[in-house]
Amino acid sequence: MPVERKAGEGGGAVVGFRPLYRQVKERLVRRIAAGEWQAGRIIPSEFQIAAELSVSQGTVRKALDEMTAENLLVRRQGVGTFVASHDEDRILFQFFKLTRDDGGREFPDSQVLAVERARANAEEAARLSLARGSHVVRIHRLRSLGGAVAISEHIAVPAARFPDLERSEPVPNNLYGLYGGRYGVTVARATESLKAVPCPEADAALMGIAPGMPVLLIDRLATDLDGQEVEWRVSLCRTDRFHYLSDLK
Amino acid sequence: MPVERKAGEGGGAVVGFRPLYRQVKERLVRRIAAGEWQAGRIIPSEFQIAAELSVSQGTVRKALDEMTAENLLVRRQGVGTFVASHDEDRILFQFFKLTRDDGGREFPDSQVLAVERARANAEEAARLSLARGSHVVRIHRLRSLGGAVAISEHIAVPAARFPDLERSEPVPNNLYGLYGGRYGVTVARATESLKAVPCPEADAALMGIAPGMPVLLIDRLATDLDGQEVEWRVSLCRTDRFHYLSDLK
DNA sequence: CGTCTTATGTCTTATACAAGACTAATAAGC
DNA sequence: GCTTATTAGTCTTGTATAAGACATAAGACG
Repeated sequence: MPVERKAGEGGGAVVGFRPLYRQVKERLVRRIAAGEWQAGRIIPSEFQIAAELSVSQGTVRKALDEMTAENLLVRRQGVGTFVASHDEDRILFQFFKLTRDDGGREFPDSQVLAVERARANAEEAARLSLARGSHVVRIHRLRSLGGAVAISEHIAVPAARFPDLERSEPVPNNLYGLYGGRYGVTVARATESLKAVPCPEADAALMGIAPGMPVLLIDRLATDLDGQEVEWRVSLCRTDRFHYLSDLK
Repeated sequence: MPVERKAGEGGGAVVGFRPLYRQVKERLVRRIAAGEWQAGRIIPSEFQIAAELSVSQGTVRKALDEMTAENLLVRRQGVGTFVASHDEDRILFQFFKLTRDDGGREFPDSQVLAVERARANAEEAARLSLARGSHVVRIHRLRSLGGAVAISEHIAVPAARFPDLERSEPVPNNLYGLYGGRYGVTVARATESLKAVPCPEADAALMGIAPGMPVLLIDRLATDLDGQEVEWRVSLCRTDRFHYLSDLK
């Protein structure tokens, strides 16, 4: 592997230097981002990658270690290393924090109310870093937990990255799985901002609660491997029988 | 180091086996938990620990790697490895998730309203795993962000682990720093459960908002290195100008 | 159909060397 | 003689590599 070397020892600042294993990691991440290695598929063995890049297996392993820690890869001893896929179990653990008060964790059901393609409004364009006049696909759906409607959710994604998403019938329950499987878009991170607000009338009617009742507003911005914004999602959640679980460690 | 060996190869399940570096890690964690290594202090070098336990430096390093990833240690190349202390910066990053809407992150001021020692009620005893009749110390305080009161907070800790806490004057702003520095209790993890609720009259008056206004209720249970419950904290937060930030990755 | 062998992964441990940081001795300048 | 800058030494963590142990699955074989 063509290694980035440090600047001459004479005194130059070594600004561009990164350890070898990070250079390896970056190249491997790029392969996933480019779709060369697809979600759920196995990747070459540590020795194969090491030989290809002319580094030792231990160096590759350290790169894979970090990627595994970031939930990008899944390893199975004796079998191989796989690109993590957004299956329901992973979503439930990593991205879905609303839980029944009795503690049972489950993947919510979805009932899609509307799907449309339209020009992004100012707020959508700002949050998704879109140019003026770009299109988005909007999805509005209700989500149920343990049989009861718990969430009213508005989603916006850039239409350019998800062609014909508005015509996909039916819209699957697990959206991130669709993003990865059909469009090769990997949701790597998300930032959620939470507030307590009075429930608007429209959503209250849909969720079967009194208007003005306090609900949890979750504003989520999801980004892909390159840090590009991929999805903006605003969820209104009942918290009379549910709660948002956050582990600090 | 007396290594745990695997069961005979004849076919027994290798239930008790753990890798060497995890055995090392566990021993080192125990030293911190026992107060042998105190918060903020430097620990012996990797080679010293390796020699003492009769393992290689790389094995010690792997144990320290994991402990660093868990925010238990802080490393400084060329200097040494230190036991992480609960200074304000770390708290802000790890345990304090409420942020001003304009994005500025800061450590909140505190105004203590009441401190008392009393027998634990049923709920406190349950949450803190205390025996019937045990005592707790209760603290009620207001916390301000950017000059405005943002949080009304009720805290309960086992009196047995924090003797004379109710007589400590004044109660410091950074409680976890006090737990570690004066009582040798390290808060390692915390679980927060969030709900949107109408603000009770008493707290509304204290925070200067209308009663019944939606506020964020944060129910936090903090545990030490051994998983023992250390503190139960219920915070009511205004979210009209603040929000709870949660990074999913 | 069950058991053993073998091939091929990842996992663990060990070792060597590089890079950063502090200390103290040393030399230059006033 | 005192101060200050430099430099060598040494101790620390960081990086890279190699070799053997362990886990798994598939095929050979009875």
